[in-house]
Amino acid sequence: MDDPLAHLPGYALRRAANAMMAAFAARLAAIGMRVSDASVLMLVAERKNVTASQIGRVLDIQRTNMVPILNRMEAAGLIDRLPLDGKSLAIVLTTAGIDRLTQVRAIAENFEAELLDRIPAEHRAHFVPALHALWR
Amino acid sequence: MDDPLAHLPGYALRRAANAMMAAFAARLAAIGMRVSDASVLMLVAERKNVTASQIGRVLDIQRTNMVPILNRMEAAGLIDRLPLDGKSLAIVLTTAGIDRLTQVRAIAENFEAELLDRIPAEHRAHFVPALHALWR
DNA sequence: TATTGTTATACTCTATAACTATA
DNA sequence: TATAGTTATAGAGTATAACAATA
Repeated sequence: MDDPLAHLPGYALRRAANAMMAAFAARLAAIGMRVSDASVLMLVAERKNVTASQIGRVLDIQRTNMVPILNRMEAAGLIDRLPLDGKSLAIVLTTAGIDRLTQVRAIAENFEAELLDRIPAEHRAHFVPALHALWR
Repeated sequence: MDDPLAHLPGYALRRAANAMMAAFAARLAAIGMRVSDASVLMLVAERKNVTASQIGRVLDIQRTNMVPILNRMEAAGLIDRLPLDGKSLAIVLTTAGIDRLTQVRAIAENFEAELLDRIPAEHRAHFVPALHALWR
């Protein structure tokens, strides 16, 4: 049965995002990672001495929900929590974290390239600018 | 802090979809509706004697997860479940369901128009085609 | 006084397994 | 034999409230 809601931009946005997320999650699951783990890993790699609260503000994850993510990554030996002062902790990658980052980047770059490739050429350059207009 | 992942199409897709969904859910909450309720309501209006399984296949909701949605809508007096044969049930709108549909459509049409309006004119016509390429 | 990290908790959405009855 | 509807349950993401300690 065809979908009578498919023409609605918001509905199509949700369906496309859900399909994309499921596919990306499946690829990350192959190396035991979740999407949130991967985004934290990539962000920490780009920001020296970033705190959990700062990560949460950038990725739109409440700091209370950062705790289980960082606990899981610390338990996996991917990150350390180092005191910056008496209150804040710097999240830094361990050697294992840097190795894992290499894997995550390979998966992500591959995935993003394939995603863009699926968009017909005449629409491709308009995609990210349109999304940014809705979000940033 | 600026977001070093913002340039990634998949990441931007997720962030835009999340922002859009939160805004749409907030508007529907004003009339006591959830996003899934609203999409079911609009689909049922377009398809005569549709079953729960068919709704699930179109909207990508497993039939097991259709049960609480339809229970909630039935308890709210928005739908009836009428036997089609000994096995299947037709989901049909009640009078209250038709009234609620009018409200939902007003909210949805307003929301979708505002969403499109936020996209710069030169990107607008490319948006839904690009999303369809990723999903359908 | 605002912020950081944390615990506890609840709600929504989604996923799997299993069962009954009917096409 | 495949499908419809359902129950029970578990996982994952997300939300609020509250607290101690520090800037």
